[in-house]
Amino acid sequence: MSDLYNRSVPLYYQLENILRSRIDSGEVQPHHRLPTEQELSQEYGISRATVRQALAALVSEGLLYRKQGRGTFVTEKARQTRTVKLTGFTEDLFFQGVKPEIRILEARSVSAPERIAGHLGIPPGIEVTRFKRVRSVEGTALSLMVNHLPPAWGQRISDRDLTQHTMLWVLEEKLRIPLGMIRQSVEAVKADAEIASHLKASVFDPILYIESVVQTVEGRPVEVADTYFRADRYKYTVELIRDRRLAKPAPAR
Amino acid sequence: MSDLYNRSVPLYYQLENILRSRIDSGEVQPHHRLPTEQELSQEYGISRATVRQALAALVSEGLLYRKQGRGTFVTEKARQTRTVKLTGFTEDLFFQGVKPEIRILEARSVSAPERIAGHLGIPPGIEVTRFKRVRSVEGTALSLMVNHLPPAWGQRISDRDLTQHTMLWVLEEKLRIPLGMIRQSVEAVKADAEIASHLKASVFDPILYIESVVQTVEGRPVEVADTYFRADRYKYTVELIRDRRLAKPAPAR
DNA sequence: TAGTGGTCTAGACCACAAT
DNA sequence: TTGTGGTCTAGACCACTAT
Repeated sequence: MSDLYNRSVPLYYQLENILRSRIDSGEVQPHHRLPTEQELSQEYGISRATVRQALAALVSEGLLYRKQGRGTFVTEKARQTRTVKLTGFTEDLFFQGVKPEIRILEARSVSAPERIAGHLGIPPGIEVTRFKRVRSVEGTALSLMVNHLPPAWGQRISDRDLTQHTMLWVLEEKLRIPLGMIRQSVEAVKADAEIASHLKASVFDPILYIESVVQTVEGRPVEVADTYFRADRYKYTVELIRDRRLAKPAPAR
Repeated sequence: MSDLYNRSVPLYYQLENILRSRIDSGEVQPHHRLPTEQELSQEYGISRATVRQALAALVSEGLLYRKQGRGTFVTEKARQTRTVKLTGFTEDLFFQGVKPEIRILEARSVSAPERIAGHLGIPPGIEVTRFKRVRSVEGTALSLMVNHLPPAWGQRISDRDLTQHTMLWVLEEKLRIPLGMIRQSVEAVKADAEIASHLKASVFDPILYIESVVQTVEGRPVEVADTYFRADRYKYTVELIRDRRLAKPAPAR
């Protein structure tokens, strides 16, 4: 019927986007059945394997679920808030319609503390580049960010980069580093004097502390980011999607 | 060469496990190249499409990365700590070799507070089942857990279930509910009197608070879990894996 | 029994990287 | 030029669900 034409974009990806927008627009409601694989295959003039590739991506995003013998359905969640995944923290805010202002407190070379060196896979004491920034929204301080990265990369980053963009944007788009996994650990801590002063909080106020280790696709550490959030103005959210894989080999329950 | 035989388990899944164990055992080191798709296809007597399905799963797990024209490689991360994904929080601890003791403080029906009702998609004031538990490790209180779920399910859960298993285990294995997405939000809060007394902490001590909304594959809310961790004894970790998808349609930068 | 998704095959051509 | 992964096709058979 309505074939996919743009051959510079993979067919499965075009279909993904079509189905995504059908879902976003509400044309297909939660719990409603999608056309079958065969129908989609015929409607768009592509093979069933290609249809399956598109559907698999949407399932792993949590937009669709499938039942063998029944069909493919839209998740209830599909129309709710869509969380952003693995983008800069700042994007979370952008998506809420606020524009954070970023002020740079420090950008210099320091000798790597043990924890940083450990994460970066370098000997302690080696020089690394450290950035300290404060992010504010509507004039109120929200978070203190401390980034450590190897000087080879750190020296190629300008102050302007870091007031205009997130560190993740700079790493990917300016330095062209293909990023892979980010490991984050989240803790509740008490504000110390430095954090309290930067965030205009009181000492001993609860602070949400996030340590992020950013890696390349190859798994090589690129950066360690320590972020301190005022607990009253930020919460960290994640969506975890279950791996619905059958056929476990040896159930060690 | 060495064919895959067990036809009750999908071929791609068997290959996944073989490759996983090759990586775990250190037989294939980080950054080393894996056999090509064609070689794997011949070695195990399966088609290239099936090989690709297995490799794709390992890539999405962060164990492998692929470069067009170069090959498939093992991630550095592959040999590091493997984080558990989307299991009960208790599993995190089990994997660290500790056995938590769980004590039930309360298991009864209450009228749903607004926040809970909102998450569960029911009118406020409706009866829901509430469980309160304290989890301790080696005699020291670690966390306070408060679970709310619709009575239809809550009443089928015994005290014994909840001292022996995680709530997620009970939902999946006992109640046989296929779980899909879990949305968690993490905050730093101050301990109030109740939390402080249960966790043997001081009022105003920092507490890591996690609100989890558990859903079925269909996206229907099943449970809201509020967990309060002593900040000095727990941190929350996640691994986010970048969607390495090219061919963005309209870059709205 | 008919219809759905789940698995699998044996090809083909392309884009990219190394030589 | 060769070899790699990326995309795509046109089938086949199976497992599960509904009727």
